[in-house]
Amino acid sequence: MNKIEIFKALSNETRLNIIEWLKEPEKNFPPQGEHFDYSIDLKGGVCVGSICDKAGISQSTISHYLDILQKADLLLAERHGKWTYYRRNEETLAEMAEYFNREI
Amino acid sequence: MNKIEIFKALSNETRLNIIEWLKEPEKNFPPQGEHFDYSIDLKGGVCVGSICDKAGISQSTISHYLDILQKADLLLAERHGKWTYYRRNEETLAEMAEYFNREI
DNA sequence: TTATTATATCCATTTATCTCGATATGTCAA
DNA sequence: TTGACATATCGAGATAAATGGATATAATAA
Repeated sequence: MNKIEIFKALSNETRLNIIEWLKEPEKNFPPQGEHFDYSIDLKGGVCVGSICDKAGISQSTISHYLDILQKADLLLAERHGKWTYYRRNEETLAEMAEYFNREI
Repeated sequence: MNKIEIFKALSNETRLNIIEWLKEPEKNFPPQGEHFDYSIDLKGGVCVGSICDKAGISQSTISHYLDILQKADLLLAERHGKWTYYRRNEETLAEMAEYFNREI
């Protein structure tokens, strides 16, 4: 767990929003994966387009932000067809909360 | 509590170290305030010079870092004579831990 | 195969951060 | 009042981050 990288990733309003939004994806985003006729467990993941719409920021910037969050291990990505679904990496987030409680 | 400003302030190895070091000042720094013949409660505060020595970074940079941490409400400063003593602002740190536990 | 859609990557410009040496300011001691 | 010391501020060059448009890649649909 790279704390500096994590703090940097969270040092941006939009990126922090993304993390918070993804805590309750069904509340903050439209239903996902309705294109598929077969059933897939998206595990709460949300596609890039939905995040762009919500954030109101260009697609290239959002894609870059998601990459930053993923590299910091704050998000997990899973591709299904044309879509990439991003969801929170609860493991790192829990470690981070614990670090805050313990060391900070 | 400005979360973005706080995350930015913590996004630097040395600044994060300072926050951690100041959790146990007597363990991480030499005794403070021995110059004074009268008694002052420094509340665990440490002077800039001691922090410079510990961090091995230039005085101007440390002073700037302390300013960044203070502006983010992570540190409190108190001047006594020639010296400025910095200590943690436990209130903000506790709020931040709570935010992490609740929202993140 | 081709057209279309979703996402990722590239490139460039602007803005912010890092870090230092030099200097200013504030405080005390002689 | 001067000198010495602790800290703060200034100015600058180097590096990194922010952001978007254009384009590439990947996957599907026609």
